[in-house]
Amino acid sequence: MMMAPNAQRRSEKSHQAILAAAMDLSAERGYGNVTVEAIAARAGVSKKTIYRWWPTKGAVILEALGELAQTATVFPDTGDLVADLRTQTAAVLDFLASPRTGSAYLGLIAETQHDEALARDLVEQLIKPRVAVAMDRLRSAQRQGQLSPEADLELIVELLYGPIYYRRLLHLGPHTDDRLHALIDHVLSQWR
Amino acid sequence: MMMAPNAQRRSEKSHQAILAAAMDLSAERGYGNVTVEAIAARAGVSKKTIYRWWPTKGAVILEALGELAQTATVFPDTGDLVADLRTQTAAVLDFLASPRTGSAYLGLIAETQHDEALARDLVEQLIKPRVAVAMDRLRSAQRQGQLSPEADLELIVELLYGPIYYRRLLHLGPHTDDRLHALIDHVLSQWR
Amino acid sequence: MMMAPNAQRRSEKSHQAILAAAMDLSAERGYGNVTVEAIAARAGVSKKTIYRWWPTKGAVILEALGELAQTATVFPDTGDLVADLRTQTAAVLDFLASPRTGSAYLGLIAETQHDEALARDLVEQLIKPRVAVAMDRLRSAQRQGQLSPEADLELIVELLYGPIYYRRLLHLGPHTDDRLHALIDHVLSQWR
Amino acid sequence: MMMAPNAQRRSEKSHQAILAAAMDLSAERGYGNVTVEAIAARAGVSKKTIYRWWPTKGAVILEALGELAQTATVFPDTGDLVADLRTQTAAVLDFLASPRTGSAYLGLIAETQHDEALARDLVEQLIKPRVAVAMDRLRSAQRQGQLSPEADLELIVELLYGPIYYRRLLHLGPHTDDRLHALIDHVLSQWR
DNA sequence: TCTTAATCGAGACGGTACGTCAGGTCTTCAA
DNA sequence: TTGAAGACCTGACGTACCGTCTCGATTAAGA
Repeated sequence: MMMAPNAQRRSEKSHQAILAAAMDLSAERGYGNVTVEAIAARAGVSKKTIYRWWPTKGAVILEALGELAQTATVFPDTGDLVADLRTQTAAVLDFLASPRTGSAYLGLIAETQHDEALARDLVEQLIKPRVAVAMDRLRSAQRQGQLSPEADLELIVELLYGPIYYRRLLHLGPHTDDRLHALIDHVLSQWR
Repeated sequence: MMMAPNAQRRSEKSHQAILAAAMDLSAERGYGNVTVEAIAARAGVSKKTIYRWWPTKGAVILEALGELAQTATVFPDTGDLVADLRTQTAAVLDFLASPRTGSAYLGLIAETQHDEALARDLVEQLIKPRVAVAMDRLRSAQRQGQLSPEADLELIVELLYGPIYYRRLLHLGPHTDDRLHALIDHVLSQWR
Repeated sequence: MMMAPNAQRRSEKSHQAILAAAMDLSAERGYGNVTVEAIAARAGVSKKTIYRWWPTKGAVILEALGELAQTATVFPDTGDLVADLRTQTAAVLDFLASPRTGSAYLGLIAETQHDEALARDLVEQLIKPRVAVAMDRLRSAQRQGQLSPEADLELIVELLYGPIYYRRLLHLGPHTDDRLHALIDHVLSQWR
Repeated sequence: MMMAPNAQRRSEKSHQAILAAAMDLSAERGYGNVTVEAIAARAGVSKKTIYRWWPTKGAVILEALGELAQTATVFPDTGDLVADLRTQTAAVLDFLASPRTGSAYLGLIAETQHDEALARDLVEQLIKPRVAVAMDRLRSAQRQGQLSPEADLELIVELLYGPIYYRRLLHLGPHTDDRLHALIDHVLSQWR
């Protein structure tokens, strides 16, 4: 069996240092004020090493966020749909509100507005997997009879997450727990 | 009574040329690739003249968008709430999808994620007035009995516009008319 | 009469600061270790300002050297050709040996070996004028009968300066006064 | 008695490929635009292999030139000093004018202006041996009575080669045969 | 003939400097 | 007093090479 003839492999130490530096800087000064130059300096790495593995600073942040998002926004399945939705939307809210992840994530979304390649990667790597998980949970609820078989699952997802992003992006302040519960109740009302 | 005889006041010609150039460039290359330098060149104006009247390129775009948004997203009041919501949300969708306004608007929102002053201006000048108009229309529908007095108007606004922004920002494609109608129906269902 | 409509003019202060910084750095670390970046930093000037007015660091050094060379290697005319040649060749020797000018000049000549444009400028601005002055002095000596009318003036110039450059470039050590005088005597011997 | 285990394992194939690549690239793009990176790529060799055997690219070129110079500028001894000088100086002229060797040699001399170690090697390996050969030939001419015993041989060497280098370095064009003959005649005139 | 250690290709790495671009400030001159 | 022109300092961009450094893979002794 053929192996790549190989040579020196990617330095895992540098790799992690870069992701950490990117998130740190993003938390400190906000995504828009992060530069590749600063990430390199903070990570003790040369700019070339960053450009060797990522095309733009956005791609670095995307990878760093990917790791964090996975653990930060797991979708529980306790059997109680409403409770699980409350847990999960609250986690999303925290993720968006946290100075560490929120600024980076929003900045990243901003960047995708004028970087098609980054947009594609964001959707494929971050958005779609998470939407799929949510759809799975809703489908499971349908099977358990907590949700009508006619429920428009896609619409439910939009109705749940749309308002959360909306308030955050337009600087309207995050939902309180009460508002979040009201939101969930209303969205599910028709199909419970 | 004497007026100061001298004093060329602000040149309205330059003012308009700058706003037009800003929107043109934004349409052509996307908000993120627009520079004050390019706006100045396109408008036949010196950079100084731009910086004299606006603090950042975002502020220029904000003013330019303000004019367009006002005319592009009027909220009709025909007496039929559902029809009016369909008209208006479709207009918002168009505004967000149009290459001329959508890219500029999204880019602007992006910029506000790391520019507090701009965020404030965006909210005060663009968002709040439009939200207020929507609330007014809903209140009027309440008075006419098309909407229950217990309806949570703020929640309705979030549920209507949140998903529209959400799909646009996360590159999930715009709503079709059908989906839009389904969205409106679902949002109003409880309180009709 | 039309003047250029103009705008802010070139800053003479920056201009001189750049030339001085270039010569200082060249003296300190040798031509080859001078960078545009360092010149800019030393002169308290942006790189852009250097690139606005000169194409390469070589061009900066050339201009700086031009000023110095003019005053450092004047060709006297006391009426005594041999005495004048001794004075002038000694001055050239000093110019080539001085840490301030020699390193820069030699480095510049080096650079012209792979920069045609710079080579042209060097020849036109530095070499030819100085050769012309030497030829003038020799012609004047011919008129005064100190040199035969058949003397090959061009050859004399080559024979005088060639060896001086040769020893310097090939690191063979500078001429002593005695060797310099022997050189001059031999070169003139045939046509005195 | 122990011998150093050493084991001469240097790859002669790589060695020659590097020297050839260095000269080729120097001919193609000029010494100053040659990089170790490019030599390695052209020679199909890793950079490490070059740095293992030479300290700088100048050292590579020096070795490559050394081989060529030896064969290209032999000093004949036909018994006729003037004829031999004409032959040899013409060969030197060709060596300096050839795109293959001239650019590399001049670039190398240039480099020695800010690399002392390289300067030492250049003088020891290239210059001095060749000067010694010339001195030998002149001494032989003295013994045969073609040159006065008082002749200043060192001065003669400087006077012959100085002008050739001088014209080449300062981009004044090479000597024609006539000028070269005139140069030789004049240099020898006093001591024939 | 089989180790075994130097050398090889490949190329990642931390760096320095490159030459360019845009930002935002400042100066000059014309209207 | 504005405005157009554009020079200026700043700082980041993305690239090219530098010289150092691991990696297996190759190879030519000497045991």
